[in-house]
Amino acid sequence: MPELPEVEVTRAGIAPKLAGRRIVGVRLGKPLRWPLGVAAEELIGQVIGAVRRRGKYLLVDLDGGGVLVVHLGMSGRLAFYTGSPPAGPHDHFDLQVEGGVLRLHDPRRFGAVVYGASPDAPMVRKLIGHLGPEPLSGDFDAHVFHLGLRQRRTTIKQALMAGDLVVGVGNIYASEALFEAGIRPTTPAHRLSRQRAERLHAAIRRVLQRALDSGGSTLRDFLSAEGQPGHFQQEAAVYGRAGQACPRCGHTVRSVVLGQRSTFYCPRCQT
DNA sequence: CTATGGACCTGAATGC
DNA sequence: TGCATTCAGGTCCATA
Repeated sequence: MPELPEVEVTRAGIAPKLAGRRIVGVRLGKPLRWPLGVAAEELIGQVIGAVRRRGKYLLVDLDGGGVLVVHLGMSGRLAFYTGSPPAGPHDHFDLQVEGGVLRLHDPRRFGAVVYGASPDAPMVRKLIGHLGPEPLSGDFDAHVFHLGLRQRRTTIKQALMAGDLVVGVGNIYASEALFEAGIRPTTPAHRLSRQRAERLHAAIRRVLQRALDSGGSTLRDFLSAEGQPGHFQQEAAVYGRAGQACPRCGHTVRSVVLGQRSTFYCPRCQT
């Protein structure tokens, strides 16, 4: 479900509901990927500040100087509810504030909520310290990106998803960005010319921005914090479309497995 | 240090 | 209908 656009849509949805609110309770369901790392009582009474995003991680600042690092994994969904609706079997974390609750719903439990006593606590650094530049910020530089790709002895698609040359590009948008740039996903990363790296750099930004503008991908079950589905899926050119016609040239879209992830491309448009 | 495969977990879709 | 198999948005970690 969540790649960068979905996480950002979620962030924008919950931030205004949480800012300035005092934490009055915490409820833990089944274990997530990592333990919270702090006793729930330590959070109670703290006031929430900004809700930020780094790659696919959300960072909830607390007035005690700590931070809650939230990741949605594959199936996670965060939403703010007014009142205190009953928790379902897949609701594994509640952050209760005055008047409502921020709830993590995550059937597969690959997601996590981890507390760091400071923004550079060891666990926080482990999770986000190695991340590359934000694709939609000025930190994402085409030249640096190209230099990074040249060091990589793997496919361009896997290099994109590794998270240290650029963050936020997951399995869907990797295929989509490579399609838009006309680059075959199996191309060795270090073989990309400067021109093609620039095209890819621009395509990544366009694809993510477009998805963001559309409210996030709607693949399967994405819902924003307000419960609104995104509508990017209708615009997916190749992802999940093996055997169908390429929207650009009509050739049959193919799929291949790279790094154990399904990858889609048009063999005519992408070289 | 780099690249690869396994691991984590549940539900939906597909196939016999 | 019932049961087994495959696949799904992520990413850390052990292993070569």
